[in-house]
Amino acid sequence: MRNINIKELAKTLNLSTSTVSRAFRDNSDISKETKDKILAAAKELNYQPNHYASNLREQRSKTIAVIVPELANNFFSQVIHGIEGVARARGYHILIYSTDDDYEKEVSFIRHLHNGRADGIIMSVSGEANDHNYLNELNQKRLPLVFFDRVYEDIITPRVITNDYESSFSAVQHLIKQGCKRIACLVINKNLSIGKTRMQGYLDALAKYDIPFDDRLIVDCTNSYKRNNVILKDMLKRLKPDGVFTSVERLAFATYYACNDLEVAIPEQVKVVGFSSLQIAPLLNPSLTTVTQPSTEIGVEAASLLFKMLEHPETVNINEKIVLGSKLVKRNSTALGELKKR
Amino acid sequence: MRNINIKELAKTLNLSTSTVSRAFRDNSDISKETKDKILAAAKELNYQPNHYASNLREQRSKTIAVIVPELANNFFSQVIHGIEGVARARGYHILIYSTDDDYEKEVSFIRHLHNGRADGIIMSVSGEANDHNYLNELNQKRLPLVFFDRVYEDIITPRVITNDYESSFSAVQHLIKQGCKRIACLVINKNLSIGKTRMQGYLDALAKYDIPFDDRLIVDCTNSYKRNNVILKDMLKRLKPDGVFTSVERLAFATYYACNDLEVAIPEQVKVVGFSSLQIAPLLNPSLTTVTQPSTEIGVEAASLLFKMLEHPETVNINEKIVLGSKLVKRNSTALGELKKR
DNA sequence: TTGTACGCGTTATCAT
DNA sequence: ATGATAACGCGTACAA
Repeated sequence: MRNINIKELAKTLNLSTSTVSRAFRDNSDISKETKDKILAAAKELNYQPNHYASNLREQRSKTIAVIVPELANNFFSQVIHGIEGVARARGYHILIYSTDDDYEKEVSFIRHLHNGRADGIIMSVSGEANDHNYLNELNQKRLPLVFFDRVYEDIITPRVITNDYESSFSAVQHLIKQGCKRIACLVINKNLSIGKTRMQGYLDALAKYDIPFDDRLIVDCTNSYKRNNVILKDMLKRLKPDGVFTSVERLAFATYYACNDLEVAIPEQVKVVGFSSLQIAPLLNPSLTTVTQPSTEIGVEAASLLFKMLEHPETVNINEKIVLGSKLVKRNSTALGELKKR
Repeated sequence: MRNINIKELAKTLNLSTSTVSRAFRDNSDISKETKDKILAAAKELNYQPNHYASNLREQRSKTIAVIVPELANNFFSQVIHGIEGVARARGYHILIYSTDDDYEKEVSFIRHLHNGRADGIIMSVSGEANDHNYLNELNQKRLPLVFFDRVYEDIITPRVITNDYESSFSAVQHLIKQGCKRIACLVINKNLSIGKTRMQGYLDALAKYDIPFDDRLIVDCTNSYKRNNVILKDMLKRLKPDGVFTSVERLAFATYYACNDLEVAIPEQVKVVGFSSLQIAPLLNPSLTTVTQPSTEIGVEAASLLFKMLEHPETVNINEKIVLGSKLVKRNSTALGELKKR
């Protein structure tokens, strides 16, 4: 049941625990000979230094926590993949937390991470928060934190985001150039910065082309597939948009389903463009025009930034903001007139 | 920088550390009055028992490790989501490891988890392993392990799988009933049990309908999109199958891309069915006929099984095998003749 | 009901 | 180069 510990290993070898311990640390004074002997015996007996004892002693866990709004989502799993690569290379472990966009959970996770379990946190915030000042407490205690993608504007900590404003602007501009005049903008949460930024790009693109703004065309959606389906079908019937811009992937899918239900043809009757990390967007019917974020790279950057904070805190500007570029990939969901053959 | 510890909190309250400690444990003798006082002060001062000290003391980590072949994959992220829910409810934390189908990494992860970092492991194995006897050592040391989906047949430990044989059988049978006579079977690794089982279903379905077996139609694919594209295009040209059965999701997508490249029409010229957890399979062009595994439920079952092993080891049969049912969902990629309108 | 004291397994300091 | 020992922060047996 119990693993062997350093004492037993030391006794077996007729050495002191300190010597054995040294064999596992890189910088210590120890003869190559004894070190080899110790490591061999350790392997033989399957000894590994107990992680909790080491951490207690060293006051750090070599573990980082990643908090995301949802797990079963291409974007977030790709980001996590990026984080994983960087962390693994440094021998760090990753704890995963999913908030399901629940603010209570977010607060609770953060609070509980302050017991030494993690050395730092990478987080994309939940959508519901109103008062996120609890994060400032966290900052005082200096548990390093990096935001990515969905951030709280009023919390000062490094962040990795994409050029959302420019991306939405050019996505909507693309719709306009394809002839759309009544463009709906679907968001999940108008109050979250990411919703606001993407919405602003939409508004400014309309303005630039002198397209009158109809605030009913800004549609606040939910995380429930069912409710979105009702909301969108209603919107499509009542407002008859000829273009739809979705600020998150899920809403593009919801739009497809709603259009199918109503037998509205994409792109002939409605053109659709959406933020999406779906790798098989070309295989959709019709293939989906996307704003594609560099998701894995976001993870890599966020993790690198966090490790910089952990290893050389003095070199990190607490206001650091890394902005990566998304790509607008034009496909058939925004094609002109007749449906082009793929 | 440092958090407050139990000693300081005790001093602040003019109490002993044991009394403070007791306030955080449920079963100990302590007056409600002092307990409340302590908890209030703890909240005030933001005290939390140090996780590593507790774990060192109690010899358990309240943490489970989840090892998967890849993260950016619908199936696995949905399973993790299922695990997460169960673990969270019990106050457990989750460490995530992605092997990228690399056997070395798998062994290394497992080995390193034996230092107390985790109380148990849930794993879907990598595809490359030949000698996985290293897991038996693990079993001797009794770190509880649950397999899901991709398992090693020769390692005795509880597992959660789906009825793969029946599913592939009926998927292939479906192709046959739709008129296919030359059905390709795409697998990633013939040696991995999951590949074998799914292949067996394929073979037996052919046999049942007296369809001659051509072993060139069993195609061993890779994890590289590019190489698969070459392999599949070559196969489509040379062998001219009229049906394709893919044992993993990625190969269904690869088949779509290859057919697009060659302008082979699905389903008119080739019908496609594949294992897939993609929630938007209906939106593909054409919509994809899938064998859909109950991914979240797999996670829930696997986690529940692991917790049973942790909490009541004596009640668990080490040979336990939970088999969940997948669903064959027929869509247009296997439709008859003319392409049906959706 | 509360306090004292020890040990969980390590690593760092100091001595040899 | 190696060994003895204290300390990391907590939980519990035992004493009061």
